[in-house]
Amino acid sequence: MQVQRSAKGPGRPKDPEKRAAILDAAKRLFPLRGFDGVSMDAIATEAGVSKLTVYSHFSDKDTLFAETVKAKCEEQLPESVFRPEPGRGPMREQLRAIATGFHSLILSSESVSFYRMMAAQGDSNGKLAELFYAAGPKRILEAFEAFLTAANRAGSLDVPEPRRAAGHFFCLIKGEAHMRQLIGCPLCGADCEGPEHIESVLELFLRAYSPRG
Amino acid sequence: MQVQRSAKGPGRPKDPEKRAAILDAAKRLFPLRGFDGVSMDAIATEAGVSKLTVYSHFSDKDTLFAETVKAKCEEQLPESVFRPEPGRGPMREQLRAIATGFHSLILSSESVSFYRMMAAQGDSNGKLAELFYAAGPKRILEAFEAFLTAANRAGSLDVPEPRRAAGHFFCLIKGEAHMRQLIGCPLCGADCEGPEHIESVLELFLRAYSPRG
DNA sequence: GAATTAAAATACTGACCAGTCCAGTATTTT
DNA sequence: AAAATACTGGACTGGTCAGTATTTTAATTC
Repeated sequence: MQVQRSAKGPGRPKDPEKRAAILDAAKRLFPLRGFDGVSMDAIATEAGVSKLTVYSHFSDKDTLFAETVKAKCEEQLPESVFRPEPGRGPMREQLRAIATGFHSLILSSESVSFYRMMAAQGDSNGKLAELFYAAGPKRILEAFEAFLTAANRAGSLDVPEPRRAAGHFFCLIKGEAHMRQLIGCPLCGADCEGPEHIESVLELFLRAYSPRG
Repeated sequence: MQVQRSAKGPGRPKDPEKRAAILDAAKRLFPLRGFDGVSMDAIATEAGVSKLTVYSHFSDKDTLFAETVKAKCEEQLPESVFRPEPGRGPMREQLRAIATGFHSLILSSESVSFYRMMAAQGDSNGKLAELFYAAGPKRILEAFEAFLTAANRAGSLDVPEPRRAAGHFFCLIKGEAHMRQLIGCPLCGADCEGPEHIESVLELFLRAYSPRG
């Protein structure tokens, strides 16, 4: 139980680069094959490190998995997906920019793999799931909620419940495509997804939330 | 390779009840713990059958899994979720009935477990995923599309693209809750889900697709 | 009754894996 | 220099699991 070794003390200090390499390997492998699909040996090999070193940095597999999820969550979202600045250009343009950004983010193979991994773990880790939700979806939602609130105040939209409307918007953008990717069902082509989908969502959203006049 | 033994022939015939018992056990266990989380021994025990009997009915684990998914898909949807009969009562009422039915269906623990299992298998089984999609979501979507088309013709709604609108509707009803359940993130309570959510979706949907007058 | 096949019970094979142990080497502090 | 710790490589333990083999018993057809 070396509680805190990083500070000081006799003997050779743990190499933080090794830790990073292990975490990197785990971040690569876990989403790819899931918790059960990745052995500690595989992670050690991928990290270019002996298995015992893995165990010296992370007490067991569950801990490593939890740390991996945490790390992934922390590095998530460069914060720059969009900024709540209503007033720049017409509302439809702004919403389109947000929508396309979110759409490509959520359908990226990296994101899909991660969601898949979390789903596979399922109910066994409520804490981790909450952490992920707070670091990912929740942050985006809150940012967009702020955007909607501002737009509402500016009179460019009529959104009585911004939080709810934000949820609706992102659910619409995700559409069927996200779930299909999750379960490995090939998309039906450009028909049900892509630009037309986004345009359709924008139309729906604006019809519902444009100021009545 | 007993291609077709059911017909006739010497020897003791396979007991179809055993097969059913095995399939039942698999239908219970696979969604609960996922493909990797269930051993063939566990299925045999749950079915009250020896492991070899399992192998005599299903050549290997993948086959059993595939048959399980198929069976689950076939018994899905009592077809009675809703009927496309616009004209009975106000549109909002009809939509509410459809929405609440779908909402409780999609958030049932059984449905969530099944989705989770499919997601966990991920990309390894495109065929199965397609099967599931065709048997589940697609059927509901098409039924609702028919409903919308009829409503559109009757003038009670203005829906230029019924298929797309149907997709939007169900995505909205699913909302964030479904994904949260999938990854095991506890819901935030009656706030973000439940009746208010449905009412909000109805409001949004009707605002967008009510005939402009 | 004889041949044939299903099913049970049990044991086995081969592989994989989490986690540990060990012997030797490298690196750091005292 | 000595003590302490990290790291490596490999071997090992204890366990699980998919799939196979054997033997025995039961059901069904000819």
